[in-house]
Amino acid sequence: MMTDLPQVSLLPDENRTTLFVDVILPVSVPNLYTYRVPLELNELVKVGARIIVQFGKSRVLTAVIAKIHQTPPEKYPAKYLLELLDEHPMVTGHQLELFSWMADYYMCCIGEVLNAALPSGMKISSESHLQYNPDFDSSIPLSDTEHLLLETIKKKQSLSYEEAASLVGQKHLYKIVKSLIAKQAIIIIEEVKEKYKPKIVKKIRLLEIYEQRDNLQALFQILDKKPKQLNILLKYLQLVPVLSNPVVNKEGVDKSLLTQDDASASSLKTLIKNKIVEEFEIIVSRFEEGSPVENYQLKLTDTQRQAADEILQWFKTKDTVLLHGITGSGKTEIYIELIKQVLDSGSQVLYLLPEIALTTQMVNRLRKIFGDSMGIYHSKFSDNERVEIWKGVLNGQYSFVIGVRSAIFLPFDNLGLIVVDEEHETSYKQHDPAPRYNARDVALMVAKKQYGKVLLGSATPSFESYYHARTSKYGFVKLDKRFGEAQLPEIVLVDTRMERRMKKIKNNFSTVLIEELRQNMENRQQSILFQNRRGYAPYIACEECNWIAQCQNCAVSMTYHLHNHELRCHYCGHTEKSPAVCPACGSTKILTMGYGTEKIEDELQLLLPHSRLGRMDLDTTRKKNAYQQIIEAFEAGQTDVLIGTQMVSKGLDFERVSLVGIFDADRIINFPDFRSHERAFQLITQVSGRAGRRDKRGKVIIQTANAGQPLLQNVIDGNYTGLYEKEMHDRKKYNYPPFCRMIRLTVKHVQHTLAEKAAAVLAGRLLEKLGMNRVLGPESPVVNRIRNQYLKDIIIKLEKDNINLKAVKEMIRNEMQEVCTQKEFRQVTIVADVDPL
DNA sequence: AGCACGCCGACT
DNA sequence: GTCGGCGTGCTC
Repeated sequence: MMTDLPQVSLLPDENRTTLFVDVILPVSVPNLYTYRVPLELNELVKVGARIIVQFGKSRVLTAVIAKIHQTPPEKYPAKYLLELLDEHPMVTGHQLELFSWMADYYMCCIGEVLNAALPSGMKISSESHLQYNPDFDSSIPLSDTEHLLLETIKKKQSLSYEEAASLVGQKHLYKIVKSLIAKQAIIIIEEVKEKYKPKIVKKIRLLEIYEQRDNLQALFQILDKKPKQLNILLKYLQLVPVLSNPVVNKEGVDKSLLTQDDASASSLKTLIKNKIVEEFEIIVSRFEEGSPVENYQLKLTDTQRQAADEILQWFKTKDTVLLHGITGSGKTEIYIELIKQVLDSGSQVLYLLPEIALTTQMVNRLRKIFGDSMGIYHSKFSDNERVEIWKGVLNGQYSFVIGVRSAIFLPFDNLGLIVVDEEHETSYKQHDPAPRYNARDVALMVAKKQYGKVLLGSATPSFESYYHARTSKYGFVKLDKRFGEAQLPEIVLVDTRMERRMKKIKNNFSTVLIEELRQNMENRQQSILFQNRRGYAPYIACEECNWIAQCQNCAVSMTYHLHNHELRCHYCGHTEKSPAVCPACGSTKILTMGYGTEKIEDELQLLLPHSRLGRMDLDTTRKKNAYQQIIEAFEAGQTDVLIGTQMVSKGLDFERVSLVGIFDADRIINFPDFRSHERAFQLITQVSGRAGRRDKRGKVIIQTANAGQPLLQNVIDGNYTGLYEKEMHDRKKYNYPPFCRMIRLTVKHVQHTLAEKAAAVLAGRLLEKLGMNRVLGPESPVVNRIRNQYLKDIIIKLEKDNINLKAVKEMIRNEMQEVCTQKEFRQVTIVADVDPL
C-alpha cells in the first residue's frame, strides 16, 4: 500500500531532471523563448534540432533549439514543447553562431535570420482543421454566417483554418469559430505535418522466380494469348536482359518507361495483379545525376595556371583573395581548378553566383566535372529540392554546392573555400525583408569561422573590395589577357544630341546603330541591345495639361506596358488600365514618354521588318522556363537581336554575338548615388563584354547625349584603375565607403508629417550621442512614398577603426526602440540597413 | 510580425 | 443593446 511512493523517489535522478530549451523562432521577435522539455524527450533533445512549439494562443511554429539547460524561467511558467522533429540536429553550431552574429551585425532579430536561412520546407506549417461534431444538437440556433460555415464543414468533413477564413472573410472568423465551439457544433484538430517529401519513383521488376529460364519460358506460354501483356513483358526484357544477367532485374525499370498509354497501363496492372511483375518505389535525388567525366583534364592556359598558383600563394598568408580578371579571361577555369584541389583535400566548397549568372550553361558545365557530389541551390527550385540539398550537405552527400545568395546559410562544417563570382553584384545584398545581409560579406565571416578561404572574382570589382586588395587586407591577382587572345570589343560612342539635331535619329535608334544592326543581320551575326528599363514607356503624360500618370500608393510615375495596355507601378506592383482620355482635362492627346525594352522591341520591328527579335526582362521571364526558352532560341540562332535589361549583361556567352547596343547611357551614369559611376562602369563593361567572344572582334555602340563625359572614356579604354583612383579621391574627401561604415535608417509612416517628425526626433537623439559628423539627414529619398508609406532616411557614418561597432549598433537600436514606443510614434516603423547599397 | 482583447462609434 | 472598427501589447 505504501509501495508506490518510494518507487517514484527511487528513480535515478537524471530521469527526473526538468530540462528547458531556449529556442529561436523563425519570426520577428527580439528574444529567445524558453520551453519545457517533456521528460520522455530529455535524452533526445539536442542543440540544433527542430521542435514544434505553441507560440501565443493560436500559433504553432517550428523552432530551433539554441540552448539546453535546467534553469526554469522566473517570470512565467514555461510551456511544454509539443514535438521533437529531428533526431539529429538540422542546424550546426557554426550556423547558430553565424545567425547570432548576423542578427547583431545587421541589426535584426535572430529569428529573421533563421527565417531566411531555413528553406520553408523545413518550417512546418500549423493547420488548424475544423471538423463537424456529429453529436451536435441541431436545435441550437445559429447566425447566418455560423450556419454557412457549419454547413461547409459538414459537407467537406474537415476544413482548414485558411479555407474557412477565405469562406467567411478573415476578420470574423475567430468569433464565429469560438461560438461554434461553445455551441459544441464543431471540434478542432491541430494538425502538424511535415512539408518535405522526398521524390519517389515507381519502379517495375519481374518477380524473382522468373529470373530462371524455365519459369520465364512457361510465362511466355501463359501470355501467348494476351498480346498486350506479352508486349509489355518483351519491352521489359529488352530494357532488362534478365536471362543473361539476372542481377539487373533487382533494379527494375521506371514504371513510366513501360506505360506510354492507358492501354499499356492497364495491361501492366494485370501483370502486377497476376504476380508476374511487381511494383516498388525508390527515393531519388531531384537532380539528374551526371557522373563525372572520367579523366577530365582541365586545360589551363599558362596565364590561368600562373594566376591559380598566385592565388594559392596568397592563401598562405591571406584569408581572402580578389581575382580581377577581365571578361573572357577564363576565371571559371581557375575556379574549377581550385575547387578540385580543395575537394581533393577533403574540404567542402561553396561557389556563389548571382541569380542571373547561375544558368543552365554553367550548371551543365560544372556537372560534367563534379558529377553528383555537386548540389545546386537556387531560388527557382522548389522547397523540396532545397531541403534535399540542406540534408545532403549535412550528411556529406554534397561536398560542393553551387548556389545563389541564400546558399551561404547551408550547414557546412568544413568549408575550405568559398568562391564569390561577380563579387560586385548588388544581388548579393538582400534588400527587403530583414536580414538585409550581403552574402559576399557574410561569406568572409563564414569562412573565417571554419578556417576556410574566400576567393572573390570579378571583371569589375567593387571599389570596396579593390580597396581592400590595395591596402593588403586581401590578396590580389590580376588577369588581363583574354582567353585565346580574343580581342576586346571596339567601343563607339554615338552622340544622340547631335544626331537628333541633324534629324538622323529614327525613334530611339541612331543611324549608326540601325545600320550596324542591319549589316550584322545580313552577315548572319547576332546582336544584343541593352536598355536598363523594362516596360514600354516609363511614364505617360497629357500633351494638353501635362498630367502624368502616378501610382496611387507610391511617389512614382506609372510605367506604360504596351502588352495589354496597362500602367504598372514598378515599386508596389499596382496596375491599372491605361486611360484613353486624360483624367484631368479630358484630352485624348496622351503621349508615352521615354522608352523601355518593350518600346525598343516595337520600334526595331518597324525599322527592320525582317528581323527576329527576342526580349528578356522581368516581364518576359516571369513564367517558369521562359528565361530558358528565350536564351535557347537565341543560342539556336532563331533570334537575330536580343533586347533586354541587366539580365542580358552576364553569364551569357554566345558565339555569334558581335554587336552590342547600349541605350541611354546617361541615365545609368547620372543616377543620384555616390556609387553611380562605379555601377555605370561595371554595367556598361559587363554588357560590352557580350560582344565578340572568339576570333571576331566585337563592336559596342553606346548612345549618349554627352559623349564627352570622362566616365565613358574610362569605359572605352577599359581604364578601371583610372576611374577607381578618381572615385576614391572623392570618397575619401566626402567620407563615403570604403572610408567609413554606413548604416541607413528608414523611418516610415502613412502620414508624411509623422514620418518627418519621428525621423527628426530620432536624428536629434542620435546626433546627441554620435555628433554631427556621423549623422546625416533626415532626408527624403528620391522616391519618398512607397506602398502608401512616406519615407525619411537618416544616414549614419562611422569610422572604420577605433570604434566599438557593436556598442554603437546597440545604442542605435535602443534609440530606435525609444522613438517607436513614444505614444505619438506608435505606428511608425524604422528599418535599419547596415552597409546599404 | 500576427493576433487576441478591449475600448469606442454606428446601427438593429 | 450588439456588431465591428481599430489601437495596443504580448508571445516562453
